[in-house]
Amino acid sequence: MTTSFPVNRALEIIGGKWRPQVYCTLQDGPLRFSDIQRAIPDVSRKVLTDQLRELEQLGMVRRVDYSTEKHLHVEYSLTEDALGLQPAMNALCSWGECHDNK
Amino acid sequence: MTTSFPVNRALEIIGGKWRPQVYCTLQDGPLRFSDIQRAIPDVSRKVLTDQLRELEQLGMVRRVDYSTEKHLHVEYSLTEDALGLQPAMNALCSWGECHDNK
DNA sequence: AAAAGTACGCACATTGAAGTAACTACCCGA
DNA sequence: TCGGGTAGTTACTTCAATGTGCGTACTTTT
Repeated sequence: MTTSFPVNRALEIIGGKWRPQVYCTLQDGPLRFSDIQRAIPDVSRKVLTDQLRELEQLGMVRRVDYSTEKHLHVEYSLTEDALGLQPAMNALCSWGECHDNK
Repeated sequence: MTTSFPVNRALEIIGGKWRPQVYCTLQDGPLRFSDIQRAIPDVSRKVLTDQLRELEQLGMVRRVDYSTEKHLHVEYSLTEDALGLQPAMNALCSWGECHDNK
């Protein structure tokens, strides 16, 4: 269905309104759901969970549940596959920084 | 409105369903409208013109009209700003190629 | 004379991503 | 017991992106 442009596979991951932020936020290491929310204040819980689930499905995000009987505790991190996108992300970022004007 | 993630500026350009294809198609040099259509068969005329207009507004695409009294002739090409995205695009492409599986 | 190519514009319909608001269920500290 | 923290789910709505189908105007080819 999607044409054979390989770039589309990458844009499935970092495309969309919130995924780049989610990606950047998780680049620094595993975080809890509420930490991600604090880092991206404008995203709603529902949309954030949706995005995390989809990224998990795509094999880009790992969800680990450390909950005990006492406490809820879930951590999200990027997979190795996802970390492979870092050079591309950095290239996009530096382009964006160079085009700060306007 | 959009947060200060510089990556978002780049994704404004190459985000969306058709923009990466348009970008890749124009990377090889200026093309006519109908050439772009042939390169991206599934895009409708309307959507393609919309995308080209928007990319022009964003300063990423240059539209040059070579029409004479006799012939319609319009060519589209990437601007220098847009060509600055090539390293990022290549990084995205090579990631996509490595993740061919599935 | 008719078909097909070039490059669109316009009105409308559809779809999917995102947003809103409420609810669950458990725990902790004051 | 009241407010706040953890991590969600469910139902519904909205809106921007995309798609469909038509018309325009002018050309060359058959």
